[in-house]
Amino acid sequence: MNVKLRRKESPPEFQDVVTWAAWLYYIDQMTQIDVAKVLGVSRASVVNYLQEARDRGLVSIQFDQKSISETVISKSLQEKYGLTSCVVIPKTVEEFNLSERLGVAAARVLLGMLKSNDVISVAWGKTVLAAAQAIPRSQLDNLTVVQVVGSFHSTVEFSPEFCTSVLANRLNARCMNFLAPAILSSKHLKEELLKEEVLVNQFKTIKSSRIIVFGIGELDLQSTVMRTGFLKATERERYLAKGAVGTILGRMLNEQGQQIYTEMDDRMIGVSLDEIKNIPCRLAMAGGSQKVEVVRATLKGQYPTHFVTDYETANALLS
Amino acid sequence: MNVKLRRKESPPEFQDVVTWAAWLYYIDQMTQIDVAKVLGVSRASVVNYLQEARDRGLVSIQFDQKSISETVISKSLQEKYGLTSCVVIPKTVEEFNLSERLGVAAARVLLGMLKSNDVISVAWGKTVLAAAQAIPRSQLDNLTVVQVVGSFHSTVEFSPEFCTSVLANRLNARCMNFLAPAILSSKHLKEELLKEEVLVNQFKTIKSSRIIVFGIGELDLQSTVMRTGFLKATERERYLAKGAVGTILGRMLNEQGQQIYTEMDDRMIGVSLDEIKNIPCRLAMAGGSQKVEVVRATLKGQYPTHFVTDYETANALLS
DNA sequence: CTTTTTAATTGTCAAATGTCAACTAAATCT
DNA sequence: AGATTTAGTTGACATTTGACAATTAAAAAG
Repeated sequence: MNVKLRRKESPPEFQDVVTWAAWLYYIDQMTQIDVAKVLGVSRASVVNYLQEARDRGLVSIQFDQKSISETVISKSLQEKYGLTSCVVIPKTVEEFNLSERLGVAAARVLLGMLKSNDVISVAWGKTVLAAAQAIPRSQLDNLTVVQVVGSFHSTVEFSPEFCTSVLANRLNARCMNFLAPAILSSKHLKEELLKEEVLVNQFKTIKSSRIIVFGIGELDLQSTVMRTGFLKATERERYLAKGAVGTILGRMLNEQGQQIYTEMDDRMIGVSLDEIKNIPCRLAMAGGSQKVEVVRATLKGQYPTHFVTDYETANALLS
Repeated sequence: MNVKLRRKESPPEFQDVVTWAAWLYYIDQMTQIDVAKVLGVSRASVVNYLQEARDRGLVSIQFDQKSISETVISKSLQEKYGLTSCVVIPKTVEEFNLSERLGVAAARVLLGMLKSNDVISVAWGKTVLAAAQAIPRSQLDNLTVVQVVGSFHSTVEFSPEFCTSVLANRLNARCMNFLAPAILSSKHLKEELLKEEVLVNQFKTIKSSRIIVFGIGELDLQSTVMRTGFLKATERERYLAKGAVGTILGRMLNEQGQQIYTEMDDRMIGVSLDEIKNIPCRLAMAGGSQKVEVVRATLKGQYPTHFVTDYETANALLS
């Protein structure tokens, strides 16, 4: 009787089987039936092995960056807003989880621009988290991921710390979390805190980063900034009264993409929008009809150099 | 009535459709049916678009180099013969065209070690040609491919010139063909020819290359060297008498992997086996029961630093 | 303007694939 | 040692996919 060995007993041999299954299937283009025959297991097991191979990143699909950023609509956006690169993902049948899809696309763009020794500033948001989670494990070394917006308590599943940590983890990067709340109770306290060495360092690192990654938020009552409690209703009114149409990196901007200040900004720890323009590669991602206005403002403000959106938003931006 | 545009009329839009189909299918993991719905075409067309996307290299499958060169058997071979890297492709049901399979594997190994500005020396053979043909188009620049074994007339579909040209073409590399026959009628003529500047240059380039790619040939009557007429029956006898077990780079070697000389070597234009050892990366590929002896000799002679073979040959080499 | 040629698209069907619940055997517990 | 848990494997079924011949429409020729 052929006694099957269990995985735990035979890690190296099992690795081999998974590797071979993947090779025979993906490289030699054999059918799963033939692979099963060769390896002497059932076809269903081959399915499992292949799944494992994909999960472990043994095989992965490469998508040509050039093609996806050279569709007619991408090029139109690039031209209209002076972007270095723009990826427009195609529309789907239903809402098919837009954030996640944008995240996947952004992850690929990010991976394409990463180099060893890079310092990457990361903001937060649903799409930013999706991007972080979609980053394939890579073998670049000496990467640093820096949290660019201060922390705050929230009930939602994503927070600045979490976005940063997930990305750092997936990239095998050093992780510099922001050791301070985003918003304080007084201008005085903020100024005191800013003198702390950890924060001085944090800002130094942020300013030295080669890449910054951020989402774009609207100011609707159901928007992320409102639901997370980052922005209070009264603060929101105050910004709206001054013409704010949305937010990036915790800062507010008007239709023209200029930063708008209220008293709240005096108590907020973080970079100003002008400061990030010194970072060479600025990757923004956003989509959805409710964001069109603020996305347009963001692009007008020339904050991103690289931009990821979906077909429908792109169309709205062009009309 | 929705009038369909034909491809020729709409190159950019058509490109977009192919790109989108590929993105929706491979990245968003939608089914072909859903992709068809979104794009408003039949599913059969989606199949065609995806085919085109693969052909154009828009999507490609990445296989983790590390995993495939870290199977138990690969590591055994690496250790036994002091190889830098060794890829052992799994066995299949039937003969499934071993040369082609080895070629595909070797192409991946080669691609993994290529860098911009590289100079690559290329020998010839069925497997070498298969490797050349399996190289995916890449965006490295300033590559040079040099033919390392002289030319000769043959009826088979592969020749040194052809192997070199195909590889150069696929890599978008400069191609330096060998402007002389491999074997001349007299030692005198060979020596005269060697003084020609084109040949001096050729050898200079070969010696400066960072990578050399070659197959390993046996000396059976049905072997490549015999069938192509590279080696005549009488010459073969002469080499066999001196203990030759096979050939690499047009030169003969004995069981210990030492080069064997006959009068024919005096008339042959080409590098000696000692000379290639100065090339840092030496990629050999071979498999099949009839080659075990000469492969063992080649490995003993430490000619390759990187080696690609199949499971059954690997097993024979280890026993 | 009609016919012919050429190229892309589509419908159909067999083959390949993913899913999942049932099953088996090793590991752990009692 | 026997019972229980856990992890991997398998068979059966529904869905998805690839192949190819038939079809359609544009382009070229007459």
